[in-house]
This record gives sequence, C-alpha cells and structure tokens, in this order.
Amino acid sequence: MRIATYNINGIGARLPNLLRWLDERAPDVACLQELKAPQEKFPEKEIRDAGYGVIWHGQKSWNGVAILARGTDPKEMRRVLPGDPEDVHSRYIEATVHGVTIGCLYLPNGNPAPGPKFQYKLRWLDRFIDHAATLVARNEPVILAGDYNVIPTERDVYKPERWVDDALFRIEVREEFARLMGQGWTDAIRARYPNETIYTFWDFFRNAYERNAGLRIDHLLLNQNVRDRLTDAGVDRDVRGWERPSDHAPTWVDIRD
DNA sequence: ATGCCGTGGAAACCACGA
Repeated sequence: MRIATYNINGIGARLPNLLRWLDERAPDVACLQELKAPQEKFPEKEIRDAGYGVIWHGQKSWNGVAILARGTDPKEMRRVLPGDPEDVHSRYIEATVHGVTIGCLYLPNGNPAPGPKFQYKLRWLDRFIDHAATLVARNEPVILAGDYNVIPTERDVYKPERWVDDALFRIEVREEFARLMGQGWTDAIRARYPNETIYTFWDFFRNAYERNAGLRIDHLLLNQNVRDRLTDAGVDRDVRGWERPSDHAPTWVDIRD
C-alpha cells in the first residue's frame, strides 16, 4: 500500500499534472495540500473518473487539503485541527483508509520571522503536537503526511547557513519538530535513507531544480504500530521536472499489508 | 541577500508562498 503526500500548489493549474501522476504511479492514498480552491470548485468528477474516492476541505485563494484513496472512499475522521475555533485556515483533514489513520496537513509557512505569521506557525505546531499525542500511542496504524514547512536538520537544506533566520529552519521550529518526533514517530524518508541528501521542494526561480538547491519539508511520520511495516519510501523527484510542475515533488511510503 | 517565478483573485496590480 503506497501512501503519498503532494503539495500541488493550485489544483486548478495542476490538474493535468495530478491526473498524469495518479495514472502513472497509482498511489493507493494521496494527501494533497495547497488546493487554492474554494470547496465548490474542487474537480471531484475528474478525480473520481481517475478511480479515486476523495474528501477535501477547500478555501478560497489559499490553503486547502484533500485525501484521495484508490478504489474506495476515505472515511473522514475530522477536517479541522482541534484547539482553536477561530482558526479558519483549511490546513488539516484526517481519514481512515483500509484501516490506516491518515492525517493530511499543511503547516503554516511562518515567514516573515519574527512576526505574527511566525507566531501563528508556532501556535499551529503546538496544537498539532497536542493532537499528534492522541494518535501516536494508538494500537493501530497512523501516518501524518504533509507539507510541514519544517527543515528538520542541516542535512535537509542545500545551504543551511542561508536559512538560519527563515521560518522553515529557525531553531524554535526545529526544536518543536524534535519535540513532536520525541513522542515516538518515525520520519519515514530519513529511516529509509539515513545518510543521503533528499529534497522534496525546489524553488521556482534561480534554476533551483536544475542546481538541486532544494529543501526537505514534506514528511510522512509513522507511529510505532505501522513503523515495522515500512518496506520502502521515496520522492518522485522527476515529477518536479514535468511540464507546469508544482514546486514540490510527491513523497511516499510503501506499507506492507 | 533577494520572490528573480507561479497561482489565484481581482481588475490589469496585489497577496502569498518558502
């Protein structure tokens, strides 16, 4: 069973790319972020015609998350991150698919830092860690997949010294991420490739993809129940080189049945 | 050191992203 996360940066502009990726790679579950579409403008028919059941939480202009499941409908568990009724950003949706609980998240960017956006990011991370604590110990498989907007370590960015003041790499954010991992999650890409340079995002400009000036910010965290079932993990980095690509590449895990 | 690019929405510029 392959579970992928893919920040598509606008489902309107990215639909052909998304449909090609679903057709060629056939992930069993796909967590999408940055739909950038209101609820009623999500291309449900095209997704279903491609063979996927789907739930989504849209928002005009920004954010927006979805969970696709091949040949079945994801069973929705929640569509907001608990802890702040006044937070109206569409950044979290959670479902079970074939007995696996899957949280799909789009963590706030947080730039510029410091500032209100950075404070929002830290608050959101705090709420996310609280929610993750309720999931990590479950005696059932749980995977938290998405665009974390967190560079976990120096190995995960092409030039760490340039990013120390950025909201994706600031020490407060890295410490929060480490606190989350301390609950007992497994970073699947890092578990599969302990010592390699792996990126999931390349900026649109300055030929970042061609120079491999990337970041690893899309993550799949596995709880202890599912960790031992991990057989493979990777990044579909070639998708970043397709026509009209997102700036992120699909990132995935394979889980033994 | 920096939105130089890309998307969406509104209205031929701006907000936002990382």
